[in-house]
Formats: sequence, C-alpha cells, structure tokens
Amino acid sequence: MKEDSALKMFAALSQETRLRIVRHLVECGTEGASAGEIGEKVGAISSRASFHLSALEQAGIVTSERQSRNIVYRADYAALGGLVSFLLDDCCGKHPDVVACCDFSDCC
Amino acid sequence: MKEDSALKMFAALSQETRLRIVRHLVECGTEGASAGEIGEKVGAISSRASFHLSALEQAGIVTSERQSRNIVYRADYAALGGLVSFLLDDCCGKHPDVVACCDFSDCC
DNA sequence: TCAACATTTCAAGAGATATTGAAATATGAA
DNA sequence: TTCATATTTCAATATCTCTTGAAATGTTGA
Repeated sequence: MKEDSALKMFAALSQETRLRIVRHLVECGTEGASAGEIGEKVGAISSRASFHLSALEQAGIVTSERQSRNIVYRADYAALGGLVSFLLDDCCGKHPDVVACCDFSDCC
Repeated sequence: MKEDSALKMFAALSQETRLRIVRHLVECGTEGASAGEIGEKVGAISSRASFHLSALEQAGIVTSERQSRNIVYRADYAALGGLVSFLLDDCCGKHPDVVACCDFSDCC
C-alpha cells in the first residue's frame, strides 16, 4: 500500500459516522447493505449518508454496486487488511513493542 | 482502546507531515528525537513541527520530555499497537478476509 | 544578568470538511 | 406515461485544520 492511499484511508476512518459505517459493513459481509439501510443504522439522513459513503468509496474502503433501486455497499476487506499491514509494517517496522501490544493468538 | 481514542489517532495519522514524524520516531526507538531534529528531518519550520508534534501528543501517539534545552519526543509503541488491534479486532472483527491480507508470518 | 538557543504560542488567512434541506437523477411498478 | 422510491448532487453555512511569521517562554552558559 502506498503512503498516499494510507493517508486517505486514515482520514476516512477518522470520522465517527464513517467509522460506524465501516463497522456495520464489515459485519454485513459479502451481502453488503443499501445506502438507505446504512443511513438508518448509523442515524444519518440520506444526503449525509451519501456524502460519507462517497468519502469511504473514494478512500477505497468500500465498494458500491447498484441493485435495482438500491445501491449496495460492501466493505473492501483487502483494503482494510492492507491498512493493517501498512500500520504494522511500513509505519511501525513491525517493532517488537508494537507487535507485543496486539493479540494475534487467535487469528494467525 | 476506546472508539474516541481511535478516531483521534486516525485523524492524527491522516496528515503527511505527522505520518513522517511517526515513522521517524518509530525508527529512533527509546532514544527519541528533539523537536528541532524532527522538524529538520521532515522539512518543517519550528512552529509547524511544534503544531504537528502537539497534535500527535494529544492523540496519544507520542510522548514528550524536556531534556535541558531540548524537548525529546518518543513514539508510544503501546498506543500504536493498540490502534493496530482496534483496526483488526474492534473494527474488522478479525474477519478472515482482512487477516488474510496481512503478513504476520515473521512477527507472531 | 545578559545573550543565545530551543521550542511553543499566538494571530491571521487560506483551504478543507461536515451538515442541512432542496432539487435533480435513476429505477421500478401501476 | 406517471408516480413512488432510492440515492445523489447542489448551495449555503458553520466549523475545523494547516501554514506562516512574529512574539513569548523556558533553559543554559558566559
């Protein structure tokens, strides 16, 4: 992952509504969720939800696909994994003290 | 890590100069670096370096300690590890597709 | 005490970001 | 076609962020 992409992803994740959206979409899995459902879930009116979904898409964190009247958004797991790697590796050089603070016992 | 802390850390890391500072300080280790040296390293005049160092400190990513005339900054490895955990676990629920995109083979 | 150094704080301006409600666009069904 | 639904786009406003240069603060040594 390029530094520029990481900066955009960090910026996207630094907003409460957008972080909530990401969490919800991660839970939704491959099925994803429509803009309307997402907005309702995070308590945002349509234009606000659309604004933040667009920001997340531009940052590469979510993808969108029209399905009939709805536009379905999904979390981009590869992008999120790439950001974890960037933070741990490129940014922190896998420093032992950083790794020590993470619990990877049940996932690798 | 609380969501609020994570939001502040993401915001702090979403700025080019600050990301450079963090990378430099991670390399510096426990010795840290003075504000002046950091500013020179990242190409920022004193007031600008101070502004960003203050933002990083407020976000809990670095610590500061006066040493004679200098103020020495150090990366907070525990905080950075906490953010990695937050992103991977709280935010992504250690989703297999996220974990699969990270290479943990040489650090755990 | 005084001068030099290291850093922060302040004020001002430019630019970016977030929110809202209204209007526009796109889709599907009667 | 016409209407209802889903979503985005737009304009206006408010707020936050970043940058710069100047001034203030704190520290050391002559």
